[in-house]
Amino acid sequence: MMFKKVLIAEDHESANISVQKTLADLGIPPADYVFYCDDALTRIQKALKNDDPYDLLITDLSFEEDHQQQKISAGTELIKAAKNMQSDLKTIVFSAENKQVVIAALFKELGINGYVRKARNDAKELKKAIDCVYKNKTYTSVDLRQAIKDKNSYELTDYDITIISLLSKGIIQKEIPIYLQKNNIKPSGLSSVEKRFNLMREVLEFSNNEQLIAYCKDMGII
Amino acid sequence: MMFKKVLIAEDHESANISVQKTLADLGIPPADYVFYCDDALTRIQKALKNDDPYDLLITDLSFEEDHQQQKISAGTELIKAAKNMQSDLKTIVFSAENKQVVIAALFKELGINGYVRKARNDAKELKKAIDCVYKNKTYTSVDLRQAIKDKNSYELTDYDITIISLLSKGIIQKEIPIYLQKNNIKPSGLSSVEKRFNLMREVLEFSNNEQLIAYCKDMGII
DNA sequence: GCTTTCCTTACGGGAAACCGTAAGCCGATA
DNA sequence: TATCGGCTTACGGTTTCCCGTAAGGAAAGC
Repeated sequence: MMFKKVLIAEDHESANISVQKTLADLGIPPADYVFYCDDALTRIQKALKNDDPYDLLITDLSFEEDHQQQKISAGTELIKAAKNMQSDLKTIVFSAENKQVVIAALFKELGINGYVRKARNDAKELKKAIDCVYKNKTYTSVDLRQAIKDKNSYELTDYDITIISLLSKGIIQKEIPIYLQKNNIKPSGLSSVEKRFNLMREVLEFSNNEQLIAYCKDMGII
Repeated sequence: MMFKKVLIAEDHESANISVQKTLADLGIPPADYVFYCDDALTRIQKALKNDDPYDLLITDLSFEEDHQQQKISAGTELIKAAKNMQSDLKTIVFSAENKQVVIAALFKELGINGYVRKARNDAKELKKAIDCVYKNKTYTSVDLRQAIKDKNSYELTDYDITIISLLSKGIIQKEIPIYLQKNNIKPSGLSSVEKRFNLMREVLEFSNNEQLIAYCKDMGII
């Protein structure tokens, strides 16, 4: 009738507690919970060995580093490793991440089944998400759905992101060609770089590169 | 023996739930909880009127805006207003903020009694904090790290942040003086603006303004 | 009163960025 | 092969930015 064996990976104790409670509210048996990605992966592996695999993984994205050395320190890596181990594992990400690009990538590149943002009604959202995912649908929090739709924006190419990154790291524009040539990225001419920035500013209706950098930071592009 | 009447102000439902549970673990009667600052203030006022004031306020710092128009939209303002209404109200802040300067200001300027950062052992920390505050001591979670913070001992002034903001919004440098004059911000001369940017780049060892913008975005300054 | 000092601003030369034009390169097609 | 079209680059002129210098201007001190 519902998920039976759930694993929670979340470093914040308080968040971990409330996810446990949310699962309990749904009548799901007490879930296993861990505070480190490495532990999560170990659990998944053990469960597979014992022929009693997890039905669902609920994980955060950012895990804070502390004295405990960990191999895996990010939710994305955990998901990747977990799916690699058990490809049919359902996954819901429960995170404060708010950047559409990043979240879209989770669905597209990692094949997650649901995303719930830590926000006002996150507990209710999480319940809905679990329900949806159980029914083999994907779920995205309501406050994000619109944002993704709104994103009719111009799509930056890898090349664009590369040169924007260089600029944001302090490489001045006229020296960008040097770095492009070193990495065999073409076009590498200064003129091409200039034109590319010009096009980006024009399309996004920005008046300077600083605004472009700010935009990319907000969108999680860089 | 312990706090009797506690109010929780926290917009994230999940965080709210876990604070409630933490209080329950301590044998504190079910606390009132609200998701908006305005509601919190109303509750405090009503409790005072009924001669049954709150013993403790546990509040977040950042509250997300939504469709509901609110007068108070930040934890700091809530605390200020609450203390103004009931000066002996004990206050514990429960937030993800980890900039020491900001937290120090909470103790110094708002007279809060405890600070617990949303982090790995936050539920345990919160229990300790409640215990400490009940015994009329103040509490700060040991956890506060300032790894990146310490490196930039140089603090950006309000003026700095203003002109950086303008730049990131697409105002080109030579037009910044116009905006400064309109808002009666001095110095407003282009030369002063230039010098200020120059100083910031020098101190932070940046080579262009794009890098400065990226830095400020990462730090949450803008 | 008059310095002294600090802050602000104006100015100017040089560097970088901006932007249009035109030339060069290369693959595709007839 | 020759021609075309698209992409890349080189080259200038203009604007903006960068940065040192020096001139104003206000407050503090003698």
